[in-house]
Amino acid sequence: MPDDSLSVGEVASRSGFAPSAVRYYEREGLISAARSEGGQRRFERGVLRRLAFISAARHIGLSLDEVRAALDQLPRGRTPTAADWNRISKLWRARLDAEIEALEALRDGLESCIGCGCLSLKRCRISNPHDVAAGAGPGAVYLPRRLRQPPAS
Amino acid sequence: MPDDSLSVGEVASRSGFAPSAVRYYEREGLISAARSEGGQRRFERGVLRRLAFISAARHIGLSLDEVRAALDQLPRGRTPTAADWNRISKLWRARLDAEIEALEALRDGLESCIGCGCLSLKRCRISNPHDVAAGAGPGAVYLPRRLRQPPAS
DNA sequence: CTAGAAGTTGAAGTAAGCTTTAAGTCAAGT
DNA sequence: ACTTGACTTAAAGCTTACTTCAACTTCTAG
Repeated sequence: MPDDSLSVGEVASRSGFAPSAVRYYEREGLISAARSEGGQRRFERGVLRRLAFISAARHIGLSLDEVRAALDQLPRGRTPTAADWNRISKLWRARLDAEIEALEALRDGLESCIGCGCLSLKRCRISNPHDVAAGAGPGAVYLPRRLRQPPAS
Repeated sequence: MPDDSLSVGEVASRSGFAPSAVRYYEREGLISAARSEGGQRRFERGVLRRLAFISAARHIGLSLDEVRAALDQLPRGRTPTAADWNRISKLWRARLDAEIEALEALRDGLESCIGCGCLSLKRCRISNPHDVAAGAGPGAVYLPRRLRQPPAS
């Protein structure tokens, strides 16, 4: 009698996350689940929307801690509406803008580096981005590893 | 009698890397060092340029494996010229462009998501970027964790 | 010569975000 | 009832890029 609750496997295949990830998110308190008599997880359908949000946030680059904080902004008690979700995800736009700006600054700095042939420890804005950060940039321009594009060089 | 060779501490403070990082890079084969009679590292000055390159590449987001591959493109035997360094770092521009494009696609997708109030697992381009990737994007739009900006939400 | 700063090593620790493994339990179809 | 697939747990493992530790040695200034 599969009522309206979902097993971890169903949630996994519908959300696109691996079952182990779904369990991990539950352990981490990002989602919650009831239990069957036998102790197996029973998820409400709402968890799928929550997972969609998590997926989106991860794609945008939020850490799980940040995702947790964002989810905590949701209304306690009532089921979140589309407006609730949107209010939260709107904040991401500024973040993306900042990231794009940082990358563009880096690219432009690279152009000038290539032009001047430096790569000097003291002068190069790329190898030495403290100067950039100290200048007019939006915080430190230090980008972490990105998706494995086929190594360009 | 400090000839023209540098100790690990000197290299560290001049390059901006921690001494432990410099040793790590040597272990990983990104840089090399001669040894004193007593077994201490003696770096040539050229290592500073190499470290500047490594620093720049890391700032742009290359993994150490990619940096190693890039360094392997340098001429064997002779000391690399500014042109050598520039030839290699020019390739980074395409990478940065691709990353910027991916972020912009993500931002625009987010706009439409906010507009339509979806965040649906099936329809949302953000929570489900496979569709984007399958469409016209430059590879998977799946961005890793970024520099800790103060959590926007 | 000697103190003390700086260097050496291998091994273990850190962080995030999961995955894998092992050993065992539950659920469902026949 | 039985078989099979899905599920359970805690604990360990993975990856990257380093840092930290402990115990010891070397270098250099005075």
